[in-house]
Amino acid sequence: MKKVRLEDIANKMGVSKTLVSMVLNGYGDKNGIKKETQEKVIALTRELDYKPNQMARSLRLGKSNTIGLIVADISNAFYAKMARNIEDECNKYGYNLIICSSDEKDAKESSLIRMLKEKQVDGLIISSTLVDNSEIVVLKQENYPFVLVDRYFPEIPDTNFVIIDNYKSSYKAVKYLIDSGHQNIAMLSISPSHLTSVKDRNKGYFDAIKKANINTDHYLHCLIPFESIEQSVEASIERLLKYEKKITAILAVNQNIALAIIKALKKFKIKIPDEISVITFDDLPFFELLTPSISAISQPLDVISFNAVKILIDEINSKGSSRKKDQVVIPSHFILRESCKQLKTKKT
Amino acid sequence: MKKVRLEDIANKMGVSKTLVSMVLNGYGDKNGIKKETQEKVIALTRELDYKPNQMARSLRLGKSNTIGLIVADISNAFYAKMARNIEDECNKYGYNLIICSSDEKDAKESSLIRMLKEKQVDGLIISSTLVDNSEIVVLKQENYPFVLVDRYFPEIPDTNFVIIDNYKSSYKAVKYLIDSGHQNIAMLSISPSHLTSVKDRNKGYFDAIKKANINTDHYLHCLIPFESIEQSVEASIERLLKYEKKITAILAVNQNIALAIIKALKKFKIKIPDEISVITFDDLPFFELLTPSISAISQPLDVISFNAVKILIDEINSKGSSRKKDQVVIPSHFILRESCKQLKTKKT
DNA sequence: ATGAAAGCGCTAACAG
DNA sequence: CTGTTAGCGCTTTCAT
Repeated sequence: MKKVRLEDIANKMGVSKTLVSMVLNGYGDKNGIKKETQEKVIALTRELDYKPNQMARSLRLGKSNTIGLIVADISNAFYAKMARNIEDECNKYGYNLIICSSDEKDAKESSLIRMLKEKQVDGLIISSTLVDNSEIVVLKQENYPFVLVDRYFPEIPDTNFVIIDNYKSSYKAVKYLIDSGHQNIAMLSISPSHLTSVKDRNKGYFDAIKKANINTDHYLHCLIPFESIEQSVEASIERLLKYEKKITAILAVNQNIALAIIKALKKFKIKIPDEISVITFDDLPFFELLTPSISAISQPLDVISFNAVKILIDEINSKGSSRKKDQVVIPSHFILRESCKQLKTKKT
Repeated sequence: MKKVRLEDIANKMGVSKTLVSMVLNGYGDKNGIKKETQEKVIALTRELDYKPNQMARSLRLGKSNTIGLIVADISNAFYAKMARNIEDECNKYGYNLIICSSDEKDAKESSLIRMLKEKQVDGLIISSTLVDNSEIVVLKQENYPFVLVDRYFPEIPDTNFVIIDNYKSSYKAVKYLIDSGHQNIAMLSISPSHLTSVKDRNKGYFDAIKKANINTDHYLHCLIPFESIEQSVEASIERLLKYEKKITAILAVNQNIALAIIKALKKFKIKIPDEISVITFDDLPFFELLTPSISAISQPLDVISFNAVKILIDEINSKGSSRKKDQVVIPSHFILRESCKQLKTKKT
């Protein structure tokens, strides 16, 4: 069964490709093509099950109606959920999505950006892991439509991004713990931590404990290498348990760290929240199912996705006319669950 | 900054596009082009940061080096993990991946298949939800490269598929419960259940309890509508708790059902495994973290993905020469955890 | 009311 | 050793 082309339809009807193309693209009336002819074209199209070659179409139009999404790892629940939301948003605008995982690797991300450009995607949504931001700078110079999500580059002005307020979210969570009477609060963060999301979360933590005049020992702030989360978290927890003062609360910088923390505490038979309270960034459906359920700082992924796609499409449509960039900061949502213990009545 | 094309390189060097094309595709030596010229081409290519337009290339070659993946929902942990594995496998062969979610909807899946064909993907990996399999039949007739994963169509002979042995996995899990002394074992399955994976799992359950001559009351086999898992599972659990005999074990047909079961049991304050033992299809990292941890029938997603991609690429490469189809059934892995209670010593 | 022809950027047969 | 030319399937200007 051969692929049917525009030309096949035209030949079979004894008309030109032009006519068929016009009709199929809805320009039939505009060009004054007889209703009758139009109907015949449509009918034949159905009959032969004609499928336009979008590749040829895109080449001609200089537009692929495809956008590229780069995240650290699509199998990560956070990004999977985000990707799904972005997929749906894109579809609404008639765009398709190519999703790629960078594994938090600079080189891989760069080559993905390159690959996606070669595939002629109309725009890019990137949760960038880049230390070396030159790739992004180039995108900007080329006026290539893109929007950053989750993480951004403060040193590159005038770029679109959509993020949550990491600093404030972190600060507020720690503040909550302090108000609950916790004095020795640890944070398990991630390394390398050039990512703005991580840096801002760290800063929120430090500022909150400094402001409250409680223990600010850097011993309490652990950096977990990205490549060995499970083992490193376990080691850190072990270290924290030996600390001179009793640590009563931990903030996890993301869900992967949280998972490892829960696992380690289970292993060391430390009870949450009786001995240690836990709060994590990113909410997962199952944090609610754990016993005890885990308090979380939830990112409204639907809102993030909605904005990211909207901005990108806008950028694509105004290509050339150097549009004013959008920088959206979305508030997160603190969900208090059973994993937080009140050491004293919360002050009002 | 204009996009640089093959022609720009050629003009700037005073040679033809052909020559440049040959060199860049590694046919320089074959066509006896001077080393010197070749080097100059490469150098200029770098200098101008030339990025080949893959769209044009694909159109010309009739090959996009892209494959399409259709799953029910990419935000579902099972499919997210699978997609990631498939992505990696594809990359190894130099292919890119377009991932789409069908939401278990016939119409959406059909239109996704159509869309991906229009985009000229070289092949398709589908976890199909179709009741009406005609779309697949057409693919087969057209000799379009595709492989089914997770679910297949027994009524369509000679198609590639990669699945786990659902029947045996289900049978064995239930058998384990029976051997542990359970007499009233419920199963929460999903509806509509035309999917082979679900049908086979159901059959394994029924055959196991029939064979053991224990309670085979169909009341114990609940069908949960796909659209309202959480509420329906809760209702089913409530119903099961009122059953004349005491139900001591539940098999969940997939992870979503399992999550809902755990949530419902938590709500009704039923202790796992003291009052009810639980086993689920599909393993999630966090099943291990729950207290108690949940026994699971784990699908080796890496093996599934590896096979699916390998077969598909093979199919693509032997296009035309109607290749013998692969039908791979992979054994699953039963992981016993704390959620299963021994009511009596297991017989040997 | 409809068609001819050019061209999007690339590759490959064929010519020199 | 290198260039000319045709063409992948589509859209669009310009004719008629």
